[in-house]
Amino acid sequence: MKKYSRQREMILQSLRNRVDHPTAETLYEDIKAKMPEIGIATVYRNLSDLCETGQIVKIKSKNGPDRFDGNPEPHIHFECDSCHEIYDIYIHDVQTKKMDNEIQRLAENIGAEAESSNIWIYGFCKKCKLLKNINN
Amino acid sequence: MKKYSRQREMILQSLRNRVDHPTAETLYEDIKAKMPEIGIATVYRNLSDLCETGQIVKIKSKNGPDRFDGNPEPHIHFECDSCHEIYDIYIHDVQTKKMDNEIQRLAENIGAEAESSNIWIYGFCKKCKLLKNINN
DNA sequence: ATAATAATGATAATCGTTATCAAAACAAGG
DNA sequence: CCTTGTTTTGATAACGATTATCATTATTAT
Repeated sequence: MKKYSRQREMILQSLRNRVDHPTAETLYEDIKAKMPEIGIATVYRNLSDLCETGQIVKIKSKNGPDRFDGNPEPHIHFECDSCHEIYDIYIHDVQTKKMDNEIQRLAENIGAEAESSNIWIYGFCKKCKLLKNINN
Repeated sequence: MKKYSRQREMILQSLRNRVDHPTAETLYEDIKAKMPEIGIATVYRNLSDLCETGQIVKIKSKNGPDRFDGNPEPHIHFECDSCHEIYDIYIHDVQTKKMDNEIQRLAENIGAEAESSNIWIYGFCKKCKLLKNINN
């Protein structure tokens, strides 16, 4: 039976209080400021647990260590090809429903049943797009 | 200047001759049958090179080691939540164009410029869907 | 408070991948 | 088809990220 732990709560809150998508290591360094006795294994262990219960989401970046997202609501991730920053893109309920139908139809192409989906967009973020235009 | 190598050619062909999405290790074991002297480092090195030149694609599965796809043409990946097999879903040019427009519009929501995208669908594949229905 | 059990933190172990480097393979010119 | 310069190879060490181990500590139910 699952027990409460100060550490798990702290990890969840720390992740929820951020808008970015930190690695386990970043989160660990962050939390150590308030809870110096915490161990890196505890961070990894709880991040896994929180993923399994659907409270957070693990995201696999193109390269480098895994990142974590404190927002389990479905949304789209954008990764900048230049600075590698990850941004969230939110879509309206109507658009989400339309998208889900499309996804379901695609899965049916191979006789499968879609349960969830994951969309990544790559390109140049606002900042890097501007920089690119200035330098050319 | 890039030089030809028997090994790189073999790796590319071995990957292209498969319909699945093997790991570097699987591909290595496979190739060793025909080319016993090949080393695992050569496989990793050439898979990276082939990705950089766009001849193949590296795909990051939800868990486990990276997988490789010998088909660089844009298509959608489906991963079964039950057996974890990965399937390809191909879409028509018309649909692709429509999708690209949608992707571009989404990127614009955060002032970004989309260059490429990557769609994953999760759920139950044809086989596992049938099994599930039989057992219930 | 007690007892049962789950979670922790330190750290060893593992896994996937990359770096190193001497030897072998390739490409171009004579 | 030798020679020379350059790239690639294969063996293996090194690395970074993550997971396993396990004695100790925290949490929960009674």
